[in-house]
Amino acid sequence: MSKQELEVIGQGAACCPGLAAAPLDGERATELARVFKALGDPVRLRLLSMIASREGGEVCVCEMTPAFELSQPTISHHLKLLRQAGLIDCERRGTWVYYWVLPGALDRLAVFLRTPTAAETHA
Amino acid sequence: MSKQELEVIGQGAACCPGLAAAPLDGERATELARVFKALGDPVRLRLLSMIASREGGEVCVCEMTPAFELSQPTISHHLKLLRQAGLIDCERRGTWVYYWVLPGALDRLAVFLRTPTAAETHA
DNA sequence: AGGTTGCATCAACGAACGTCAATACAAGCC
DNA sequence: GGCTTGTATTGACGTTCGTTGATGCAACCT
Repeated sequence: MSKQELEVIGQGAACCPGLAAAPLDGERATELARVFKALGDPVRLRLLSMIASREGGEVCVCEMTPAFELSQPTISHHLKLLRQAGLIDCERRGTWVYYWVLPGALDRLAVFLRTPTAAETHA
Repeated sequence: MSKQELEVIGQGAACCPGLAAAPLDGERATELARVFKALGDPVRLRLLSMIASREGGEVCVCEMTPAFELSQPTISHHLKLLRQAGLIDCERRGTWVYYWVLPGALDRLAVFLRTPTAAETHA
């Protein structure tokens, strides 16, 4: 149930050149675009925020579905896209399925977007 | 030529709660999704990176168009979307048009994505 | 076993997106 | 003025996306 993430954002600390460091090559741009595209929908952003802001870090699908005026398959579909983008993961526990934010995923994206400071530029 | 940006990301420092601070409301999610959607295309990511990484901060369209195997209208269209998302702006100088990254736009997005540290959580 | 509940997948639809050729506009040059 | 070059806009096309009802599967409960 949790085997198709992208692992796209890079896992180390110094591995991610950053948007403003050098022009992106096509391959890396394609990978990153897939992640940003997953964030490019209001429903998915709200789902992600709902999970990320939750005390404990986990949210049951049974809580997310009624929070939107959308059908249950639609919510399930959006959660799948977020998972394929490598942003969240899930686990079934008895009857219910719980989702959480993959640690580091959002922070790596943030680092990628951050414009280098003057100090870093001279490094 | 530069009047239709979104000004969506918020302009202050303490104004942006952040993804993980509290569940996003629908309105703010819609605004932010528009920005992330602009980043959700490989061509636009490369254009943005090309501009952001350029010494001097400005790039002429005449340099961007031949960098892709795409028609000139397509590049123009992508630049328009980035501009409407509030990420870049442009100015005509004689025959040529120059684009630059709007200062702070990317950093505000990065701040929005960053997961609060343990210290910040207790604040 | 049969029934019920929670969630995922399928198939189909309209809407939005990425792309291009054609065209329009703006500025420089003859 | 007309011609040429750089960029934006228009209109059209195929593809992808967001959504749904119907269906399938997994786990609990009698």
